[in-house]
Amino acid sequence: MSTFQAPKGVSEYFPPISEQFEYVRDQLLKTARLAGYSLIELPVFEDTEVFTRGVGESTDVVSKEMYTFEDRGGRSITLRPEGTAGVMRAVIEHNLDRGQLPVKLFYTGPFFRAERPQAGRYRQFYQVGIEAIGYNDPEIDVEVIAVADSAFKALGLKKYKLNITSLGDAKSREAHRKDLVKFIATLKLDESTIVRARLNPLRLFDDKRDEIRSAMTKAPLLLDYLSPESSEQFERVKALLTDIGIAYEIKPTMVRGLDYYTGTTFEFDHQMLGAQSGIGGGGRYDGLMSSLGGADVSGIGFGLGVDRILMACQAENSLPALINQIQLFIAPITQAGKSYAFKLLSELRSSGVTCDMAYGDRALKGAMKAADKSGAKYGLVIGDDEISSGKCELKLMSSGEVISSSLKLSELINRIGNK
RNA sequence: GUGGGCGUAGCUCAGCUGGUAGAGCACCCGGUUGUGGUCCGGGAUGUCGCGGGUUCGAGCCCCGUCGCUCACCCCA
Repeated sequence: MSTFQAPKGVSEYFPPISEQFEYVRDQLLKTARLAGYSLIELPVFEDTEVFTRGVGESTDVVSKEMYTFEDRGGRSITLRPEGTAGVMRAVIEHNLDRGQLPVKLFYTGPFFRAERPQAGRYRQFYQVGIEAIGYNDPEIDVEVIAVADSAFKALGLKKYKLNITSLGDAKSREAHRKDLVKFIATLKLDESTIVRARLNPLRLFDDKRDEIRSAMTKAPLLLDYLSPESSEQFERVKALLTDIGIAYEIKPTMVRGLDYYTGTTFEFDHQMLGAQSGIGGGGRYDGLMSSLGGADVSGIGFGLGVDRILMACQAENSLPALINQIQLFIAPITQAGKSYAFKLLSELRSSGVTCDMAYGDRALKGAMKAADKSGAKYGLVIGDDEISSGKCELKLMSSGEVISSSLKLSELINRIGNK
């Protein structure tokens, strides 16, 4: 008999790690809500053109990493490889940018890229992202960065770094690109690198080979080509970051994989991760809306990798030991005890107490063992004695101490409900 | 798409120069007619990834294949 395996390269979470995953994702969402962002829930697939036009044909993501297929109506559909293009599609479609600006949205869910998997890189992975649409304002740039940074801090992360740069406006980039292409033409490069450079000359700044790295140290930097407006914007962003105590490093050679980025651009890197160390990144995308057929409205946002952030938390051992702890676990004896316990659980749960019991026909020892394994705070035995007296012994599982030796069952909810 | 490493019990792995499988953890039962974690005793579990070849004999050697993994590339 053959069995099944999950498709290649997907991340799956089940207990106990799924508890950590949920905790990490919720922490990220909470931080976004704290800054006034609201949920936008979107499909995981879109018209392929949303991405080819939004993200850019020349990017690796679009040219070779998309899950694209034809649906039954002959439409070309693509599983979303990133979040921003879809959000912009929805903003345009539903005229969300017609009201008061900025529009501040957050999203979460799975994303898909058909890459070769490796540590921290999956074909289905999870992101939490936010988008602030409507103004090109340094304060908003910094707010977005700060949301990511405080989410990381809330998760107890320490060993990460923020890299920022500015890609300037279209004029700045054009002038720089011209000179950069000229410079690259003077280098001796192999075929595939030349192809890469033609698609996006900035890519060479990210090459890991020593000879190319050292050659590129003499290359012209985009930061030196910023227009006065772009330059001023970037200066204010840096000043504001300093004001609110966020450390950063300027990385003039930073390259992002999506074509829509303009102006302020940033990445968070974790030091204990491995080759795929980026835990989040984003930037301004001032031409994206109009290129998707919307108004000429600017925006900025980020995408955070939930899978990688979870790995970072594990590496730093920063997560609480007990997540979603069960309050009470009941070990029943005899069928009567079992029935009684079952009914009691129903009442406790109605009052918001997280609780569980031992099922099956286990001996008391086995039932207590189950209580232990559940990680519950309190343990309780229910048998004939408890039923006839209406009283029980409430036990603190961590120490074994009996908290109350004859607690009325009717008072159980009051006793542990708010503790 | 290109490289490297690895596939043995649920998990982590051992298995010598080829002689038809083992440990630890986890799980279940008992020692304690109704109180877990420690300790002691007992128990179940494997087509040794799959297919072929060499051999009297293959977990081990050879070929193929599938899968996993790490890295390049790229990125969350």
